[in-house]
Amino acid sequence: MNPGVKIFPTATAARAGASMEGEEEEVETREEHDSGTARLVLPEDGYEWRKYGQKYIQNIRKWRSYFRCQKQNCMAKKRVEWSTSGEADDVRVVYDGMHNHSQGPSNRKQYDLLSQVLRDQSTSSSSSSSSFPLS
DNA sequence: GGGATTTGACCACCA
DNA sequence: GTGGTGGTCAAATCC
Ligand SMILES: [Zn+2]
Repeated sequence: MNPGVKIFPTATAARAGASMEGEEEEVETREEHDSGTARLVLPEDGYEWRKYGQKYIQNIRKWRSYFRCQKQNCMAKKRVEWSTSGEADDVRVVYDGMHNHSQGPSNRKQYDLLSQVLRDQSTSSSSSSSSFPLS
């Protein structure tokens, strides 16, 4: 899909396969343990998403993760934004596109989320905002 | 082996 | 015409 050239910087290098940790800032969904600090509630809509990218947006100074629906006929995309400074857990979830398949089982969590979204759209209160612009 | 996830790089669009 | 951002893909890695 990528015509042109295929540069390969990491061709014969990087291997060792040992020690790769140190400082990783992954989107830990779920509360870690009883620590009273890790409270990142990833909005689980009940669908399966496959992460295909993660980048830092300078515009808002926040990290953005890109997810795509796993269904073939489904062109739905999910975009998750979160900040890493301090402890302000501001998780913003933006859904793009629509699903071609029915939403398996019912999810009461989504209802709760929808309620919140409808309640306040952009308030500074650790929450998730969802938006579905075009079809 | 398959599937999922990660990181980096390239590309397209806009100022 | 160049620079920059945002967005996507591709390869590699891990389970
Ligand atoms: Zn879907």
